[in-house]
Amino acid sequence: MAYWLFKSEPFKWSWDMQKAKGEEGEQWDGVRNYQARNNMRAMKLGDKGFFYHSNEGKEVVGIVEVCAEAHHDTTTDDPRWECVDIKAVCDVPKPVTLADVKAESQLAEMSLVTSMRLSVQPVTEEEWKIVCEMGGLKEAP
DNA sequence: GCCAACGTTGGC
DNA sequence: GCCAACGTTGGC
Repeated sequence: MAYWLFKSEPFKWSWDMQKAKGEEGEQWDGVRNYQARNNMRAMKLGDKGFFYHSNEGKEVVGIVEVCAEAHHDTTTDDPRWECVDIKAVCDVPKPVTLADVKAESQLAEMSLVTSMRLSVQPVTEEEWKIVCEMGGLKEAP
């Protein structure tokens, strides 16, 4: 089981919109960055991820699960771009802000801090547990 | 709205 | 294959 972080500008695709999709999930399309795509290729069914709002909010607001492994991104004809499908699992009761992450010394190595602009990032198991705890989740999903 | 960081593109 | 120009992202 691996962990990830998905960034989205809430104006384009918000947590509420993701939740509205329910069990069906939605393809995480529009990624045009090789590193982010490679991360998605590495994802396995059932992997968990954080849903992060960039720009507006700048906080982790939800937990998602990979419900389809990497396949062609249907929003482009370019065969280079692939994406996974994700579905909402649960809210983060106390959204964890970027400032919170930066203030926590144990998270200094988190991609969110070190690779600010990467839109799909890997998260270590340790980071996963810490952020879940900070977010008010009793048990890390 | 500004600007720094960084990825991509294209000329050579 | 290098590197300058350019575009985009995202925090502030």
